[in-house]
Amino acid sequence: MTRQIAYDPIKMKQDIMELFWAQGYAETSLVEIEKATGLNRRQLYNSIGDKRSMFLQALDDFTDSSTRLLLAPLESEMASVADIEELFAKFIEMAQEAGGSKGCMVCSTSQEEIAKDPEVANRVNVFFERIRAAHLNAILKTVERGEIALDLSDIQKRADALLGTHVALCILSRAGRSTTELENIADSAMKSF
Amino acid sequence: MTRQIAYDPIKMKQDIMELFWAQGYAETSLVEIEKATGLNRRQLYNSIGDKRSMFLQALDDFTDSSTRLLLAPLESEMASVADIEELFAKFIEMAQEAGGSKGCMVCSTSQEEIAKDPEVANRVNVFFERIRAAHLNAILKTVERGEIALDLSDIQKRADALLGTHVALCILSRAGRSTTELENIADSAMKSF
DNA sequence: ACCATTATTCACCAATCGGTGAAGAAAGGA
DNA sequence: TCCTTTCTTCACCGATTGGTGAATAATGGT
Repeated sequence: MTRQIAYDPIKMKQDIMELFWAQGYAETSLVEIEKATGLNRRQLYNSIGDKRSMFLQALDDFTDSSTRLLLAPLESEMASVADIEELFAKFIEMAQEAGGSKGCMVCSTSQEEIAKDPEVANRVNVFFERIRAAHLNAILKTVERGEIALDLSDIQKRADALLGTHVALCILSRAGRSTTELENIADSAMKSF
Repeated sequence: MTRQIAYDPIKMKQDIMELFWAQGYAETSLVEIEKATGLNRRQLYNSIGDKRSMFLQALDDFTDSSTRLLLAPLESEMASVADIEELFAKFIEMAQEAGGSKGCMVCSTSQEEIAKDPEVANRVNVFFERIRAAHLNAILKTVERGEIALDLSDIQKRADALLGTHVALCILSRAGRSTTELENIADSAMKSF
């Protein structure tokens, strides 16, 4: 009845996400998005909307895939502090890959002007909160199994501290700092368990 | 013999630094710099050079004043781990001020595209190294006075960890996270001393 | 074969970007 | 007073920015 789109919208969104992740909102132009996706801006506009809408979508795609690929173990019922250690190890492993790490899209976005946009700010804070909650869950489940002993106040404080470590690893890996430095930061955070 | 400039070059540089600090390199236009300084781009260009030169100058001005105002106690011969605690307390205090914290210009710059510029990358890494060295010095001096006992390997690892805490506080304060969260991150880092 | 609907293509827009040429204005020694 | 030097002012440049109007092309039910 009607003409159908000739491209894969999932691939399109992923291409956009990875470009925004690599370059940030302000430093990514529509021309670059056109090149990365192979689509022209009219197609992009009809499909998602303006640049800001593309970025909001990219943020959602990032948090989804990042949660699925990295944070999920910490959110599980079987989570333990060992999962936190493994997460940090993955960060360090990824930082060693060719081209270096792009860090965390949410962490770098939080430092940009666009972070003042209410809908962006909301997504950033929700994801930070989710990271904190994931670490808290991993500690809590470990405590509940009797593997370590901590009261709730301690658990909450440690979850905040682990969010700090999490963010530091993301920022410093994108900044291209050395592997040993990242390792020492991660090790220090895990030492108290 | 020749006409003299009618403005204060120190105020000009400070205005530029604060604007770049607040908005980053890519998101600051010459028009905004003109407004912030009260000078037109021709004056700016004749005095400092192009936008990139202005930014390099701003980075130097930031690291200078930031070192003088915040890092100096940790670099002194009388430095101790208490100075680290006080530095973190200052970060948290500044985050509570009206308008929130702008964080650290070097930390946020490290996530920008301009950080790939060799001269920018060099300044960023030198400052990260200086932060690390300052924390290391504070621990080392405390150990040398016999107040705590740590071997050199431990001292280095802890210096890396404190750089991580330092960066996390800068990033998360700019991101507008809660005071208690920042406090928990700082407290956790100091707990091991 | 026709038609309504939606996708694609292409050209175009005003606004802003960083940067510059050149004329005019101050300064102070000669 | 003149003259050389440097600063200031103003207008301007081509390139790029995000976004859009409108013609054209495909789709599949009727």
